Amino acid sequence: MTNSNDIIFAQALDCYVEIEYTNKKLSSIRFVKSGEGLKERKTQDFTFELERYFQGEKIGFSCGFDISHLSQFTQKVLVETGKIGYGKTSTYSQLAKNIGGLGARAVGGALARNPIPIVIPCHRVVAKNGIGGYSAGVGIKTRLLELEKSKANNL
DNA sequence: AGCAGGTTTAGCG
DNA sequence: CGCTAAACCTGCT
Repeated sequence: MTNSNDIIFAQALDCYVEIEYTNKKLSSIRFVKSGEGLKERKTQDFTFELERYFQGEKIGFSCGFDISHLSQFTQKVLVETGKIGYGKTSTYSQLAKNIGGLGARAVGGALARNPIPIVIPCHRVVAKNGIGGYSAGVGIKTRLLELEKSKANNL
């Protein structure tokens, strides 16, 4: 199998984003704080889509990604999360209820295991009172929400 | 079996 | 209103 990764700089987040592909399919995304030696590198189509997203364009990602190694439950949560529209937010409990009355914490756990933020908009899932948590850092989450909120208003 | 995690809700001061 | 405590559910050791 072939592995490759692209890197883009997300100005809105003030950090780099590393995108990893396995067999030309998206396998993981991770945030890298501005470090030296990082150079942007764009080889896959999806990388450009993601770049446009960070520039504030409202685009949906429907590119193929592989989460088959995750548990059934986790996949369910991720899929459900993917249904949340641009600029909208949901809560852990709401999502839990949506899937079938399970624990909100379990949902949080599933999102924490989410290998690909953004594509699976885990940042749109917040706690009932306030912002929740975020594996990659709440700061990132907040900025993503701000980005989407400003664009959604300008609809 | 036990523990921890991106929560929630109820109870108390 | 803000804080603590107990309850929910899944994944990992």
